[in-house]
Amino acid sequence: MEPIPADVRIRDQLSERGVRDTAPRRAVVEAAVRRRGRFTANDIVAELAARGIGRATVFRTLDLLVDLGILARLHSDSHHAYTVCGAEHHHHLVCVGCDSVEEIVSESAERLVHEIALDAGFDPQGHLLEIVGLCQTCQRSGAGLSQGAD
Amino acid sequence: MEPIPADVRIRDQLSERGVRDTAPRRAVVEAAVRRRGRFTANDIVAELAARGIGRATVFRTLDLLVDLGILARLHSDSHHAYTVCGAEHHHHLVCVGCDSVEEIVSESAERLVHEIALDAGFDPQGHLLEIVGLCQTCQRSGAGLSQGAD
DNA sequence: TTTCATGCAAATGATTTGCAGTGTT
DNA sequence: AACACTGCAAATCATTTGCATGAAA
Repeated sequence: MEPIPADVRIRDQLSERGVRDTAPRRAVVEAAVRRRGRFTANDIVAELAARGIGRATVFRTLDLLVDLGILARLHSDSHHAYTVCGAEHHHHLVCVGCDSVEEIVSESAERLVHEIALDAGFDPQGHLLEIVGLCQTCQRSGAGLSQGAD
Repeated sequence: MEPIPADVRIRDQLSERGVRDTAPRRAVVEAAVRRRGRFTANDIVAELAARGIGRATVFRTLDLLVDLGILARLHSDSHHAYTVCGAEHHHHLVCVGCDSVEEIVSESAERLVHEIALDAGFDPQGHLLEIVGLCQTCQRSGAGLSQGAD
């Protein structure tokens, strides 16, 4: 159902929004897509600096992608990280072993969040759920802590 | 069930852990407890600078309190904020109108998180749930956006 | 051509660290 | 007295901004 490569799909989304198609932006998108799990702005900066792409451009593009819902910012760690997202609202399972991030869509989570909020008289506008732990692979390999990403 | 003032309770927790009881630390704890909702390290730094307490001490103490589980770090904003915690694992309702933070303990949330994780073959070690929206008071006063904290 | 995006470098803001002096135990 | 804790100022680290140049529409 998704034979379209992620970076092409994203380029479409960008042009739909009237965002200019430039080489540096394409580079950032490709670098982001290439990384399977979480990554930091700095990871991308470091990678693209060699190709003459500046810090500011990376940060600006990352912000743009988050605004467009193409990337999500992850918060559970001390510093920001990003991950590529699908279209629906969803949550993240972040593996502490290999830094991979799995997206999950859970209708019951949405329902529960609303229920909890309403119980407290709260008008819920948004929410954030991140689960950190070990993915199946890392459980098997007995990775207690992060060692090598990817 | 809780006639003991929070700052005294915290002082006990500190001494149990063999942490020295010093005036600056007490000042940080008191300042943190006095603030009902979320606050940033800088808020405390600014408040205590007048009394000659240094940035570094504030940051070090805040870290310490987080380590001891006395404060929680909130992540959903771009920068870190803190809030005083009870003992149990819980989640936060963060009001975008007045910056207040309400703690909620939800057994069903815990269950659901585990269920979601296990479904995905994940071994869940921790999780983060923050709901942002409008608290009851701000709903009434029609505060669409933040204006005055406290 | 007009406008938007880029790279650079400097500015900002938050947090951390080194160190010598100070207070707690 | 020993050693942890503190304040200060400088160091770091991440992110942002101003601005002149370059590329996309």
